Formats: sequence, C-alpha cells, structure tokens
Amino acid sequence: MKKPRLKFQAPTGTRDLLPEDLAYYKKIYSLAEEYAQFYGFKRIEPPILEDYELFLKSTGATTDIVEKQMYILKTKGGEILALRPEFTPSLARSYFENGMISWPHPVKLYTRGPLFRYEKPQAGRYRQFHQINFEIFGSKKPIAEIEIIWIFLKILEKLGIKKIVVEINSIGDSQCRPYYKKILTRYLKHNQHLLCATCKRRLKKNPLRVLDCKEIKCQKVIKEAPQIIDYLCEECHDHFEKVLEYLEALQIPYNLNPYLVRGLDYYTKTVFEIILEKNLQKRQNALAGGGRYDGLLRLIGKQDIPAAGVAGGVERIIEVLKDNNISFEEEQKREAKVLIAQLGDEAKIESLKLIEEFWRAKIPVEFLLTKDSLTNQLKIANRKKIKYVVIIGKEEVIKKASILRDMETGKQESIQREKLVKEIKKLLKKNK
RNA sequence: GUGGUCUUGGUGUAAUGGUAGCACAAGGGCCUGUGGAGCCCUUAGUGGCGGUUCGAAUCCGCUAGGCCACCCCA
Repeated sequence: MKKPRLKFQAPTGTRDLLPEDLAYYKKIYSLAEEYAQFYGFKRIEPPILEDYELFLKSTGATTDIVEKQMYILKTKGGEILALRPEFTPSLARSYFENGMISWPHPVKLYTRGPLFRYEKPQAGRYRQFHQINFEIFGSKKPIAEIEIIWIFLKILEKLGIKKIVVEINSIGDSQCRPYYKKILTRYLKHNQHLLCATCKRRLKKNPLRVLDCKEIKCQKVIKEAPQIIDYLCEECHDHFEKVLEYLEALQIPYNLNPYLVRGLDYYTKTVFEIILEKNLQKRQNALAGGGRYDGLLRLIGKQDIPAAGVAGGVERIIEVLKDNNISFEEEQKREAKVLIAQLGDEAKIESLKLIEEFWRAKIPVEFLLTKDSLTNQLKIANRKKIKYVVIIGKEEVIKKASILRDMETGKQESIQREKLVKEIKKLLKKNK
C-alpha cells in the first residue's frame, strides 16, 4: 500500500472513512446503541475538546496518554485544551456539570465517537480512532463491572467474534494500594540493578507500571515480586472474589492476570481487558478495556461517586471482523430499481419534481441529471442492472406523460405522469 | 520516541542506467429520443528534495507518507 503524493493528504494516523468502511462503523454503532438502549444506558455526546487539565488530573500526569500522547492546543483566548484521548473524564465531568447527580442512580451512560492519541500508527492503531463507551456511575457493587463486561461480550458475540477472553485483575483501592505500593517499591528497589531504564524511572513515578513491563530482565524480577492480590484489604478482596464468582456463574472465559495494571491512574479494584484468545500471550491489541474507578469522580466534582466503565476500540473490532471475513456490505447495497432518464432542460426540471415524488413514496431512484444523451443514460442503467427506466423528454413534459421501460424485456409503455409512481410501486411489489 | 520495510496514472502492474508501456476504471464519441457488443478519442503516473552520471523510475543520501514491530494501549 502507498499513498498518493498529493499536496494535501490526511495527517499521519488519520484517514478518510469511505463508504465501505462506514458500513462496519454503522453496524457496530447500531448494535451498541441497541444494547445501550435495552440495558438503560443513555446516550450522551461530550465535546471533542476538553480542558487539558481535566485529563491531567484524572487520567493522570504520569500516564503515557497524558505524558506523550495528547494533542494539546492553545486557543486565541489563552485556554489550553486537549483533543480527548479517552471518554471517561469527559463523561465524569458531564455528570457533574449537568446535574446527573440528582438523576436516579445508577446513572448509566453510553457514548461513542472519535478520540485522539499522538502515537506511531500501526496495526489496529490510529491517531484518530473511535470507541464505544459504557459507564455506570453511582454503584460500588461488583455486578456493575459484570454488567458492562457482559454487554460488551454480547455485542462482540452478535458481531460474530468468537474466542474472547477477559483478562482481569484487582489493583486495590486507597486503603490497600498505598501499602502494597510500599512493599512493591521496597522489593523493586532491592532489585533495581536488574531493571530496565524505563522501569527505573517508573519505579519513582508509578511503580505499579513496572509490573506491565515486558522486558525479559524485568520479567524475572516481576515474577518474584509480591502480588497485589495478596495484599488487598478485606473490602477489595471480597469485591474481587464476587466479580470472579459472577464470571464463573455466567461462564465467561477469563484469565486472572496479577500483572494487569493498566495505563490509567484512576482505576481502583477491578481492571480488565477484553482480548482475543490468540492475542492473550502477547496481550496485544485489546478489543476493549475498562474497570472500576471509585476515586475518579472525586477528582473532578465534589462528591465521591463510585463508577465503572468499559471502552471498546471500533477499529480493533473491525480488524477482527475483516480477519474473519465478516462483512456487512450487502446490507449497505440497497440499489435502486428505477432510473429516471431525461432529455432536455424541461425534462431535467420535471425529473427533480419526479424524484421528490419517489422520495415521498420511499422508492429509491437513480438519476443522471448531468448527462444529456439518452444512450448514455440507458447504458448506465444497464450496467447498474436497474430494471425500470422512466424516460421523460420534451414531448412527455408537454403531454404530462412518461415512458416506462422494462430493461429486461425491452417493452415500454406510456404512462400518465400522475399515475407513474403508483404504477411503479405496484410493479415493484409484484416483483418481490 | 527506536527499528524494519515499502512508494510508477484512480486501481493493478511493466520497464534493472538509455523512447515511462499495458490492462482495468473514468469521461466523451461513432449513435442530439432508446441499453447490453464493437471501434475510436480523451483524462491521468515515477511521493518530495538533493547527489552520482553524458543519461536515473532504476544507484546513493535526506525527507514525507504507508505498512509492520518495540514501547504502550482501544
């Protein structure tokens, strides 16, 4: 693959979504929306731009996303804004700003749309990408996590994606994590000389992230490291146990991965990724990720509101669909069975009026107002395999008539203009 | 951020240092009011910059972009 060397082209990592691409998006969005509605998630649409600090405070200053992946811009007025790199902070902000705190709880929100992260593009990764996102605000019950995982798995299932695993872990909360952090840090410091350079840095800023490292030398250290699950406080422990129980009961395939910590700061207790079985080993290209973030809303608003959410990557899902030769093109291809051919200016004007009549009758029509020769119009009708052609010329305009030609039989008849649409409707019905 | 690899009309390709060619697509015509075939015409290309050379799509360097991997993640 290459790109045309035009003067202008889409910026790195962005692209035009063409009709065939959009067929996939449409399918995924409509399915997600159906689920959202059925499960009581209200759709909202936050702005693409947000205050830069929103992400700094919530996503976390030491995360990769904030540290190096955000598109940041300064407005004429001097505000510093960011193109949203994820949805959750926006939704949390919106929750407070729009007084959802007085809605019946839990408040369940669904959203979707483009997100932006400045990264090197590669398989299943773009700088502008799309997610579908489900959030539950106001419940600390473990079933909340299960509900969003369940919904997501069902959506994938309905799309025809199989062999999916939920990678899951608990990373504790403000009670137990600080303690674990201390223990882990002590352990890592002891073995600091064995760690890679990045991890030495992580050790100072965000020691949990060391567990995520895939460097072989770090892996050795990590293997022997104390695991968070052994240090969970009673509350977190019970919570996680319940989550796992639910997963078992629902027969959801999962993999308890004690090293899963995820790149965002705000998570508490449950964290998970939904991933293809075959990508499990390398933990590559998660289809979705999420977890619980009981501390996040406090950072944005004034109250402590427990919450959980999941975000799925639309491009990632499409990638899998394509790998499995699942396509939705057919649904998109609803070609017209009628073409209006015209001759002369009067007929062009008449055609527009006629097209509108077809629109009202909900009959899809093709037309070629920019063509002058009837030969060409018929040629195109033929190539597009359109069965009926309506021909309107000067004469027909004057006589308030029209010619209806059956392209398969070659027969044609003159029909009064006002009866035309009705007549075609009848014919189409018969043909079904 | 690091590394690999690729880039010729709209698409698919040919030309291995010496005339940038072919096929398809697109537009038009033969045939101003009747299609499917055929024939003809037109549009349109070596990503960009520089170097080597009498001469560069071809060799070299840089750059941009695509794809991929690492990192990280959706």
